[in-house]
Amino acid sequence: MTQNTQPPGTTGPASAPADLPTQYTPADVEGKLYERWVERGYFAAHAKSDKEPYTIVIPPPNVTGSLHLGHAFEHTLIDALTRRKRMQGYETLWQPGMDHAGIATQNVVERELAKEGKSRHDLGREAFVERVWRWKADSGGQISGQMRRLGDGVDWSRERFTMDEGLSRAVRTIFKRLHDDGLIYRAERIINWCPRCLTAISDIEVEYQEDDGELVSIRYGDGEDSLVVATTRAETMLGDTAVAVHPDDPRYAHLVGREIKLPLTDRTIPVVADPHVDPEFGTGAVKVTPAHDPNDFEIGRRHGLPQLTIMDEHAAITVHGPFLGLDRLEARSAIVGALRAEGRVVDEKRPYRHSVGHCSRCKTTVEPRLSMQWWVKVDPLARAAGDAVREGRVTIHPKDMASRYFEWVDHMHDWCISRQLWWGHRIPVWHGPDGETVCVGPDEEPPSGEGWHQETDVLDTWFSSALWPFSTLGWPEKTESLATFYPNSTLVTGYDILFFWVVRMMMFGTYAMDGVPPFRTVALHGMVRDQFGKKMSKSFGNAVDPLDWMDTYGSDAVRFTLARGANPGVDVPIGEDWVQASRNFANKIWNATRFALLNGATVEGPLPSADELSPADRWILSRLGAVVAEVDAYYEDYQFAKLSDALFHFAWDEVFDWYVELSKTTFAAGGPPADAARRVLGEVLDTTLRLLHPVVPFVTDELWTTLTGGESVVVAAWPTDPGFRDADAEREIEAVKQLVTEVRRFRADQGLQPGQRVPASLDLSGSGLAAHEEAVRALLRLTAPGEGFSATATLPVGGATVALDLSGAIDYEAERKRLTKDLAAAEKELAQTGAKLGNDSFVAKAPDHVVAKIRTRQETARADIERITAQLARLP
RNA sequence: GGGUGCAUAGCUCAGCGGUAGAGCGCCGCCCUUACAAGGCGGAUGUCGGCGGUUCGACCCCGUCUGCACCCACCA
Repeated sequence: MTQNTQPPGTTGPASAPADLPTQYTPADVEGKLYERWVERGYFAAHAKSDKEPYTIVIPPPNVTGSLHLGHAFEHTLIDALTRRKRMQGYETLWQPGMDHAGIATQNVVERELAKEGKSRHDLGREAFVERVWRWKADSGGQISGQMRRLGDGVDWSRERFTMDEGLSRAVRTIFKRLHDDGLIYRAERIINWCPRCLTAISDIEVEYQEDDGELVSIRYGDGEDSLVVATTRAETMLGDTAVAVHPDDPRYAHLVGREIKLPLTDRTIPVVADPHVDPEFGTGAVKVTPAHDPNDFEIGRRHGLPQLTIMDEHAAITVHGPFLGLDRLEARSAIVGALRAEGRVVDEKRPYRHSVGHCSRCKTTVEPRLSMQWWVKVDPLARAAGDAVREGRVTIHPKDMASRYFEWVDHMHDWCISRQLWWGHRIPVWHGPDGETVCVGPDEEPPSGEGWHQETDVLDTWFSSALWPFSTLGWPEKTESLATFYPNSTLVTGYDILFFWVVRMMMFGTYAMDGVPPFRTVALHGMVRDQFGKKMSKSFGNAVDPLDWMDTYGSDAVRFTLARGANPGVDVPIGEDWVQASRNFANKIWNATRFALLNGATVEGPLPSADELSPADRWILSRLGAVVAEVDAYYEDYQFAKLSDALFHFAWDEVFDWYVELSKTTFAAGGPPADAARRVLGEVLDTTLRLLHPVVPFVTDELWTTLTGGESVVVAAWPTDPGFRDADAEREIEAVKQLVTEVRRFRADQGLQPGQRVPASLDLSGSGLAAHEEAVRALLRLTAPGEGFSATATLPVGGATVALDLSGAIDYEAERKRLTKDLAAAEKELAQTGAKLGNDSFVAKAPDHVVAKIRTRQETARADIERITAQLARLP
């Protein structure tokens, strides 16, 4: 299922090596490349293709405002996944679009209006909505601009908006179906009301927060017929229609069934017995306000109590009298004052911390309010959504997030979907003159005539988002796109909207699409945080505009940093220093490729056969294959941090630091080995660039086209592991690395400058590294032992001996210290291993390879001690 | 009140039943002709506390402490 590699260009590398400057400047290539990708149609997804489809939909950003680092993060992950699949030969759709974001957007535009001193009511519904559309045109453009900068490989021809005609039709269609199936109903209940947004909001749009409140104790009734209730919301007492006590509470048994006087009013209210009351809490007596508290509402229902609404939509008191028109907070203190004046405040203002709900959009304290709203009956939908995961038809990554999913899906309350807003999908129900309602399907004519009007409420914004995986593909029409790209392959989104969005997509997708859930896999990512792990927020001042960093360091650097921090489901800290490090990495790749080009690295022709390859060639090819396999495995497990890190270290530590350095000697010598190395270097870079491309798309494309002459790495084949491994070569090069590192350490300890040439004789015969003498000399800056050479230091390393003429440069004191330290370490090692091996139960029970390993260590320690002792003895 | 997760190098985080790792930061030397956005070398941890299992625990179990987050109609 993979495409062929781009045929190598007939004209060779597109530009001469000398064309590459010594520093990578992202701005020079990013914009140019993105436009090229789009023009060439690389990101277009074709429904008629016979390739296997791979689909990811964008979690649609709100049209309000601009993308933040969290979006950049999410997009990086999605883009990496889709770019890889595209390279693997899948028909890949990365579906773009935006969400109308009901309340959020309406609020933003209302704020704009407020600056002009107007409210939406000054404009009227139609003009206001018109205004939002105009505003959306600007804001949406900004978001697509940011996505282009990020390099998002989306199919722009398929861009959708949740209020598009097509998607609105999808909304009306499913509404009608749910309605006719009895899964949408209208009911009067206590809902969460935002007195600032002037709309109902759903349970999950309420953010609970511990607030410092005050608990006031008030005496209700008089004399014998009195009791004390405690409340944090004294103002609601005007709406009390009962006092409740526990049925088994002896303190109040005599009062149950009696009427007592409600202070500040001329009403009396009954005392009722209800098991909901906790006799241990407060006084054991609760005031009951059915119209303003969800618990009280339930108590009221059980006892047939009247529901007395005492506040309007702004949460101001509507009861005639001294408190009329007061805001709920003003009313609270006014009423406590009045009660105090009557001597009814028994124990006042005990500080009390309790959790209070706030509107997630504007942070206003939510007011529970009795009102008529539209609801989705969630039971059957949620069960199906849960089963899809339980039965393994949908997999959640990381897997421990699944428990959160079930927790939610298995305990879901009916979903309040109506909003008293203007911006959104208007509910397709018409009210008749006699209070009758008709749900109107998308192809039906609404009833006309005297007294008929459409419902004024709009739908919760998540109602349309829940359809996103299929509405964007043309549903309810039976489009080819729908047939090809549904279900989506993967959903990539933050764990924070698991309930808002994922669950609802699961419910509606499974319902609308004949039981087929909307995606196969859900990959949940964490939230972006600052470099100290703190949540990013505008008010805290640590929020970062991704564009700033992209301007300074390039999009690749931002993307690589984000990918490198992406451990599944875990929050991602990101700091500017880290972006800098990624920028350095991009630059390093740039320069390594530049080196390769300057030295004639090539991708043309087949790889030389194994016997034509040097050990270094075989080593790096062996490692390359292993890395391809490793990266693939990490991708399958959404381990972006791991795969990025693996590539980073392979490229830098192995290819750049060692293979490139070793190849310098080979190139200098020339001949067939140099030709082989040129081909291998080309191969390694070609593959590495392709492996890196999904995460770091720009610099890799620029370099890959230059190196290979291919059309674009975007449409190049994803590397496959050729399965070439050479353990001998890996061991051999490891030995070279060890030798070089040890001698380098010695040199550094002697205070020799890194570049200082030192005459030396090498005896590599015992180490099997004789073939590497030239390379070792080059890496260690050793010159041939000339006239008057006299070894002043001799280092046995492995089976090799390096004799150096340091004449004068050596610091014997430092050397003595170093050797003494090494000796102590070796002696400690010997003691430790001796203790282990002397432990019979250890030797008996530990696996053989472990025992063998420790034996080896013991022998090494003995040899070290002998060697070091000898060296110490030789020192003057 | 339930639930989940986390405590590892100065910071942010990987890791794993067999003598601790990365990036950044830090120290020293170096503009060694791909790269100073670089090279080479180096230092650094009672792996949160206490118990237990095991030949062996950073890893498993229990417990304590601290910190996050999610859910919940306690006035």
